[in-house]
Amino acid sequence: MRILVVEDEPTLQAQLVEALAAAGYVADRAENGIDAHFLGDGETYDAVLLDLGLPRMDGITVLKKWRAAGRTMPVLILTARDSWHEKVAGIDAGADDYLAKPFHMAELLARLRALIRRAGGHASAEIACGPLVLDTRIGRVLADGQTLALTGHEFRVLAYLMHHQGEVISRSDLVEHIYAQDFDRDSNTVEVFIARLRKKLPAGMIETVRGLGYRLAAPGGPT
Amino acid sequence: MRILVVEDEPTLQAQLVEALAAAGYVADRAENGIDAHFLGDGETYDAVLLDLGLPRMDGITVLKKWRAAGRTMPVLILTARDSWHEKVAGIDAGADDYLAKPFHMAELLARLRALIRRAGGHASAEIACGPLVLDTRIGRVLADGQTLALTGHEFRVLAYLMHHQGEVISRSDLVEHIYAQDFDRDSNTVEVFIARLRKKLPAGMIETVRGLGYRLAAPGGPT
DNA sequence: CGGATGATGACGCCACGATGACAGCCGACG
DNA sequence: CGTCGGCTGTCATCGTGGCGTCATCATCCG
Repeated sequence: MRILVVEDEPTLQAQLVEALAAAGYVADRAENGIDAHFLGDGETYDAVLLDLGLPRMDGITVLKKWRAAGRTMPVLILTARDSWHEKVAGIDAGADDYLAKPFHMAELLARLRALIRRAGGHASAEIACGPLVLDTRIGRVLADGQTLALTGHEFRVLAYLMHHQGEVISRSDLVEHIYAQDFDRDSNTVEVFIARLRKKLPAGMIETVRGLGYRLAAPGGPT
Repeated sequence: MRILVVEDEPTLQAQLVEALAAAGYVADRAENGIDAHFLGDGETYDAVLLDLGLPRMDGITVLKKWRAAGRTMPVLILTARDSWHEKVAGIDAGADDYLAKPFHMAELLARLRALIRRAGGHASAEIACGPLVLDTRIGRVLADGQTLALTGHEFRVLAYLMHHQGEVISRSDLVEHIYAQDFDRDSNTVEVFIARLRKKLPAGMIETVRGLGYRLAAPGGPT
């Protein structure tokens, strides 16, 4: 999962990015409204953390522009305590959730998980697929009750597939959701990670759809 | 564990810091409300001892400001005997416990242990993790019933890990909770102490999570 | 049968972490 | 007041895991 963090205060930004990394996400950063708008418009994110008080372009404006351009990724707004009018404005502008500063990192992560989960149409914090269970709260995948020992990128690939199980996911989709901003797309890294995952997973879970991409499904399960 | 001591009377402050050091804690000091507020807001403490009668800013005010800013560390208020109204005000302001002067150092330490324990969600004064048992009352760690001969810093590292067993603890977390205020963070001391601890502990208890930190867990324990 | 697409084993780089050695500091003790 | 020994922080070195690349092999389809 790839997150855009829009926050002009460097300390908080660093804390956010670190916490996201610890939770298994990849994060891009923006320090001002212009950059934020550009990234959110051009790149692909699974969610956005958006501070409202930004240099160069206000957060609300950025959000409105994204929505007007048809961008639908979940947006979680961060702002100062007690500014309920900002909350109203944010929700009017198309925010999906709202968190007042100061907040606990754990709460932010919980809300973020909920947003991403809902965007994928999942109700529970645990996403299952055949023998696999992804526990989004602790960032682990269990296969038949056993924790899988996955590296960071392996986990991200698998988590993305599990969030979109049954769908065919193209290589470029995976690259966009797994790597931060600047990454050389001309390589076969995705194939390599799929291969590494297959070795660690029960056989037959990752299906190849020739010419299109991959699909995760329980063997013998829903097509 | 790192404690903030807010006390303007020099003799008592020195006694407190000394007693804390003997119990295995590291302490920062503040002599007035302004400094206290600044430290408690910017640094990371596992608990605060807060005298109420302070120069420059009243203790209650300091506490209220911390709470309003989202700081949740346990605070133990110290004040003169029989001023029950201060006790009420302190608890309203978000204090976790209250101790009237004069007090016995042993009682203060006991209450402090209880606060820190509860903040970590532990019920008992003894915290176990596999073959290890941390007795917070006497500041010792037993491995299979044998007392481990640990130096001050080794003990602090291990105690912090035991209080947060199962969680991944980053290097910066450890530094913040083990060293007093001013410490050069650009060094590999943490790695060194982890290595020294590993030599004294049963094998496999401290797990390295690459890029994130360390995790303490009983081998073969909770997945 | 041949071309294209994907799979996979092997390799090597790089950064992070582990660890042994050492030297400064400080307190204990004579 | 001097010496000794135990803690600690620093450094240099070594080991290793993660990851991207490549070459080769398998497979599918026209």
